[in-house]
Amino acid sequence: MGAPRQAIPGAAGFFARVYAAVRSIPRGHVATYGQVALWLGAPRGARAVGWALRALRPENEACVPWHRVVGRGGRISLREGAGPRLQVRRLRAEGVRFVEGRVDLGRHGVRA
DNA sequence: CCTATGACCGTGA
DNA sequence: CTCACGGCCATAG
Repeated sequence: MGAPRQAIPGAAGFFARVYAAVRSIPRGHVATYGQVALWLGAPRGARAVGWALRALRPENEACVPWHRVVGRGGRISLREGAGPRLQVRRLRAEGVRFVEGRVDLGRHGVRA
């Protein structure tokens, strides 16, 4: 395991493709990890997408709207630290509506 | 090439 | 509905 040495916006290969896909998510909208994986041509690579986002550092998180990526059903996948609350706060700031603690995908989910 | 880890997902109990 | 299991993928040693 272990965190990637350098996950940068200009990263090569998979990470870069994940970041590019996440940047394409419009403001006020969200996509699921599985959906992002699908865009990359890896229908089963949702977990790898999570890995790429986890690798984001404070320096580069600014150029990647990671908060627009949620788990299946609109659930927040972050579990520890200030992450979960920060993600919710940022989404609500973009006008994203939460229902029963989950993002209303019918209203804010990006369409395949 | 091996195993271990994780911001996942689908399925079945 | 929730929970546990197994499978997937990329990356680190």
